[in-house]
Amino acid sequence: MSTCHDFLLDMKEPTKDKLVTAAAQLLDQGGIEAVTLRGVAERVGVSHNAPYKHFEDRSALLAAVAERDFVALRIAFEQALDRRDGAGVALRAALGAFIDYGLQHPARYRLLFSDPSLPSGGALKEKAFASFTAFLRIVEVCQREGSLPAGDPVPLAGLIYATVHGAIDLEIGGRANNEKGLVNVTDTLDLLLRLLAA
Amino acid sequence: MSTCHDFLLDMKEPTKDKLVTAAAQLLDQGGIEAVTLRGVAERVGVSHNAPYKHFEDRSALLAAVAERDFVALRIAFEQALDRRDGAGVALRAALGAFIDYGLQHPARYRLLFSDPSLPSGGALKEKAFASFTAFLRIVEVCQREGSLPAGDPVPLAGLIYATVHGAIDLEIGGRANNEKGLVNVTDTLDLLLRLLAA
DNA sequence: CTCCTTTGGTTGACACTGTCAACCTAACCC
DNA sequence: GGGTTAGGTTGACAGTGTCAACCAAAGGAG
Repeated sequence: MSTCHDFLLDMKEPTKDKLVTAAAQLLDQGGIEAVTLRGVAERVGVSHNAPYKHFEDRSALLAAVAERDFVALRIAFEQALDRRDGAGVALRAALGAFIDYGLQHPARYRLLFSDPSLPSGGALKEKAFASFTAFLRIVEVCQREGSLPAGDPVPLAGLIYATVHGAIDLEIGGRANNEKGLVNVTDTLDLLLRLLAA
Repeated sequence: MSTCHDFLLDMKEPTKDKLVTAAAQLLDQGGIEAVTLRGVAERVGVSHNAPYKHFEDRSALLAAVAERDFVALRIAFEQALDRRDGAGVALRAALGAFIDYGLQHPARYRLLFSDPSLPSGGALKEKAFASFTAFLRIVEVCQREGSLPAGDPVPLAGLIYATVHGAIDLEIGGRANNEKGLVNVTDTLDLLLRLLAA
């Protein structure tokens, strides 16, 4: 994670980056509906139309936020693997970071994975691809290490990724609950990994 | 029953229901951004403020759409189980219906599961709860039948539900892809069920 | 040095949106 | 009959994304 002050914006940062940062802050504090182009501009201290000098429209600004976070996600995955305490540990660390990010920044998380206004192609897709690929590599190393079953790594990585994403999304929205409370992300992941270890 | 056997009156749907239907149609054809209160009103043929006589605000109208679909989802789950070709078949039928619904109506699907503007409690939560409970019952019958491993059914149902939801959501958004294309919902589900059968 | 294009900013306007307030009208109950 | 109410209307308002026009400073080309 880069240095990210809560309300102070670095004076030397270019306006374009400040806009992205301000949008991310508004997203965190008020959800996607709170991210208004005029609000972002005001927070940065420029006129209401300045963002159009850097982004084609509102979607493009949001896409820039998502791109930044996808890059951060990829780096988190790569760093988890680089620590090399064993791939099994790396896998759990990577997924833990993923879950923490989702639960602590639900609006940003949903921007990345579930926002229909974002383009499904282009630079954003590339960065989403790179992030998933970094995760795929962890799975491959786990397979070589024997902590995950052998076979085509792609559907296996897809299964783990989909499960964790689905569990995070359900927990954020509170959409899968029973009498005893919410379906829990951590429990769900533990169950899956136990199945895969057997 | 309020109005008795007047099928002429039954033919004309009340405005409230027409508003919900119109909103669902706009959602299907133009996504969540196309669902404007004024557009819905115009489609139904009433003035731009008529919806406020039936719904507190835009969110409440969208919530009504989501509630209707959650009920339909629960009924689909219950019907899958009622057919009694064996619980294993019922499970696959239920999940197949779930997947078809998600892929054929992505905007509505995301309204149910991933829309931050909807209230996370109230009548909508109840209906989401009922839908998940209906799915849980299928899992329980599968366990009794031996087509799913024994144990607490709740985390097991949560795992399957989260996986399928996550895979649908990733496929809708195109957010988990590799060189060889998208991560596929059906493949992901098959892999999980194979793991659970072993 | 001058010119002139680019870059990043400004103000003002516009249509569209959700929402509020006020008004109307027909149906229903006492 | 008269009052209440459900359901509909029109009109207004603030906020939003976006477009057009203007403006200033930087910087390379001649």
